[in-house]
Formats: sequence, structure tokens, C-alpha cells
Amino acid sequence: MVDEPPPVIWARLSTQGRGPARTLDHAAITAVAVALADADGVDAVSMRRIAGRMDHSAMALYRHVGSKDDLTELMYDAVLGELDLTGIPSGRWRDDVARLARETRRLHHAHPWIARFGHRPTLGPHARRFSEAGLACVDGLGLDIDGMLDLLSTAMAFTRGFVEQELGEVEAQRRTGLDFAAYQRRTGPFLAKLLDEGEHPYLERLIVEAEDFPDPDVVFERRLEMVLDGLTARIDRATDGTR
Amino acid sequence: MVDEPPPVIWARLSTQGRGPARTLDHAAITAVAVALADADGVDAVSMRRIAGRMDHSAMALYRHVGSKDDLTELMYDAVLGELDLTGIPSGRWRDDVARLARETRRLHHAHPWIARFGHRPTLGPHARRFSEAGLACVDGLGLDIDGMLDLLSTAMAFTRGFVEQELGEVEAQRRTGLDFAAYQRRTGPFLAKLLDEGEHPYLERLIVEAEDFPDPDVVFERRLEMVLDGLTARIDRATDGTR
DNA sequence: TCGGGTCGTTTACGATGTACATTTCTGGAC
DNA sequence: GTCCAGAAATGTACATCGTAAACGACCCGA
Repeated sequence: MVDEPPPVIWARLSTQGRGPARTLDHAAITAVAVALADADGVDAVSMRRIAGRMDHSAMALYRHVGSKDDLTELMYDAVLGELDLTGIPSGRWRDDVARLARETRRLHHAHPWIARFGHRPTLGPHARRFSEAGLACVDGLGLDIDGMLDLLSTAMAFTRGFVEQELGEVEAQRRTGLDFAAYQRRTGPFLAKLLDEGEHPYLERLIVEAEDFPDPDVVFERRLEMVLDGLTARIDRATDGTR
Repeated sequence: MVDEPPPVIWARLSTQGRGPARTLDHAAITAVAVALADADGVDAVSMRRIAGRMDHSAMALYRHVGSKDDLTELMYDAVLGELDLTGIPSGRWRDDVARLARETRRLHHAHPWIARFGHRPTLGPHARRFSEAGLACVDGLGLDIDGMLDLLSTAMAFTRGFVEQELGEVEAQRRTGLDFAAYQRRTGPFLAKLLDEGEHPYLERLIVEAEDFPDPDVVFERRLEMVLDGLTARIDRATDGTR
């Protein structure tokens, strides 16, 4: 009587039954989609284009992925598989969390489109592997599961936010075809006018006093250390309380 | 000889000159676009739909905004204008930064589409106001401008990342038309199977031990405190060095 | 007064996601 | 060995998208 809820994509990955031998599968489709997104940006990922690369019709894909939304979830999880988690957890939580953060950042740089989807936390195999590894890193520190989640999620939230700001630049560059120099040429006159008006003291200090081309890796490490210090404080507080 | 660089949108906001009296302007267009995005999601924002609401043709908008990309930048800055920055800076940096974080989060909840654009830092008036206020909060703590930027950017990166995770759920709900309960119904059987296999100890602990419906505001505050502790450590280190 | 620039419209093009109907193939039941 | 339910893939079609191009209506400064 009541509609069966359509199962989540991960429970629906098809298997061979009756019918013609399949010439497509979700993994291959996902791989092509990822390659397309990497090469030409997320807007270049269209069902027709994916199908074209695989010498199939667009509609053939729907036999395997359900919808484009499903496909993005598959793409996201596929790419999580590239995370290198060997040797995690090591027993040194701070090193581990830092490594997870660096790996996450590296992944976003390799696939700048990752953050462009709004997802529920996916239940894909690689996402699960990541969660398990992450929580293992912050286990045994005297925190309950909510506390552990606080540590991990805070570090990851910082990382996501940092990376997103970084990638705003990169993505805009690709989208508009304007590199940073061209952007500065475009921006320059307006910026000069703003500074002339003298209403933006901090903007002025940023231009005059700030380091000109800071190494983004160094900046990331420096700020990550701050966040990790915050986590340390939390752990200390929890352990003091029970000591 | 060489092409003039087309000026940045903020330098191009048109003023009345020769020609028919204008019946449109960028502010009105932006307002309608924001309203549309709020009501029906960012995918509902199309030039035709905006124009329709204003009883104009789609192409009329292009007299005022140049491109849809420009429009998103206008939308973003417009919405930044809703930030309440009264009384900032107060002289208590920690309170101020916390308030900026809360305000930012509030803004993202009011306009869940904000993070879906990848932007360069915009030069719009409200973005400038926000930067100035933010940096003012962390001035006078004995840090140079790069250090100040570290404090502010770290707190904001955390906030963005946190909010984005929160909103993944909300946006997916709107996009798919499935509320959380329906999602759980869909997910449930698969999740049960996973737990049965016993390969996901932490996933299991999350379900069994973690607080069931944590208040997101409380979680945010708790994690924000951790980040602010990290900033404090950084400030202390800087001041110790010079003392 | 009138020419040139501004505002808005109309028409058009090549995309997009995907619903629907159709054809082509095959594994398992008899 | 035969046959057919059902799966795989295709082709066609529709509504919608961003925006280029050509055009007429308007109005200010010369």
C-alpha cells in the first residue's frame, strides 16, 4: 500500500541479471565524470558529455545512476578514495588530525569542484572509511563520542573553510578565464580609488604591510596549528576534570 | 591598442545619462534575485524568472548586471549588508570575533545559497565594511597585519566550514524534497545492514552513544570556543615573545 | 533640431536534465 | 530446445537555461 522508500544509492548498485550484457557500470561512469570535472570544471559535467566519452547515449547512464544528483554523490565518494590514510591512527592524535587536514586540503586542490555540491553526509564506502579513521585518531583521549566528534569536526570544518576560500580564486579563474594578473589589472583602478578615499584603513594596511605573496601551504600550517592548540586545550580541560 | 580591462562590477554601476528613463536598476534586480533564491533555492534563480517578476524581458537585465556571474557577486554583497556590526569593535576581541562568527552563521542560515558560489573576495561595499570591522577587532593585540589576518581568517574559515556541513542537510532537503525522516527511512535498512557487518565500530558508537538530537547552536558555540582558545594561545605566544 | 547613446524587446541558438516509448538482447523456467 | 519476462541501451521530445544580435523607442547635449 504505502510506497517503498527508494533505497539509497549505495544499496542500489546494480548487479547483472537477465538481459543484454551490460556495457556500462556506475564506477566507469563516475570515473569519466570525475575526469571531466577535473579537466573542464564542474559545469562541464553533463550527462550527454559523459555519455559521449563512453560512446553511449545520454539516457543509457540513467540505467546506472538514477539521477545527476546521485552521480554527484558517487563522484564525491569516489574521490574520497584517493585519501591516503595509511598508518592512521598512529597513536599521536595531533599528528594524525593534522595529516587528515592536509590530506583533505590536497584532495580539494586536486578536485576543486568537490565543495560545490551541497551534500548530506554520504554513506559511501570511502566516506565511511574516512569517518572511521578520523574518529579512531581521537579515541582514547578521555573524551566521549560527542567530544571526539567535536575535535574531528572542528578541525575538518576549519579545513573546509580554508580550502574553500583558497579555491574561490582558482575556480573563478577557470570560470572567467582571467588569471590573477588580469584580475588585478581589472581591479587596480577601482582599488586605487578606494584607497584614495581613505575610508579603508585596514584594506590599506593589507596592501602596504602584509606579506605580498605568502606561501599558501605555510599559511595553512600556521592556522592549522592554532586550531590544534584549541583542541589541545579542550582535551586538557576534559582530563583535568577527571583527574 | 591593447584592450582596456573591463572594469570590475563595482566600478560599473551605471548612472542615468542620455536615453529613456530607466525602469530597472541593479539593486532592484539583486533584491528580486535574493528573494527568489531564499524562497526556491539557488537553482530557481534564472534571468527569465527574475525578469518575469519585474515585468520585464530577460535581456533587459543585462543592461544592468553584465552577466549572471556579476549578479551572483551582487547578491552576495547585498546579503552581507544584513550583518549586524553595531558596537564592533568593542575592545574585547574574543567577544567580537565570536559575534562575527555567529552573525556569519546566522546569515548563512537565512540565505543557504551563499556558499554555493565560488567567489574571489569581492570588493563590494558590504564586504569591505565587514573586513574593516573584522580586522579592527583583532587590532592592538601586539600582532602585525598578517597575524591579525590569521586570527580573523581562522575563525571565519571554521565558521564557513561548520555552516556548510550544517547546510548540506538543509539544501539537500530542499533539492530532493525529502525531509530528514524520509531520508532516514530511505537510509535505515542500508545502515542496519552496515552495522550488522560490524566493520564500523565508530559509526555504531555514533548511533548508540552520541546525543540524539544535539542543539546545533550549542554544538557551534562549543566548537567555536575551541577555536577561540586556539587564537588565544597564538596571541599569548606573540606577546610573551615581546615581553 | 537632430544625432548619438541608452533602455528595453524580440528573436534565435546551442546547451541542459530527463520523461517516455521503442528496440535489442539474454538467462532461466518449462 | 524453446520461449518470454525483464534488463540494457537508444531515439525522440520537451521545457528550460544563459546570452548574442538586431532592432525600435526614447531623451539629453550640442
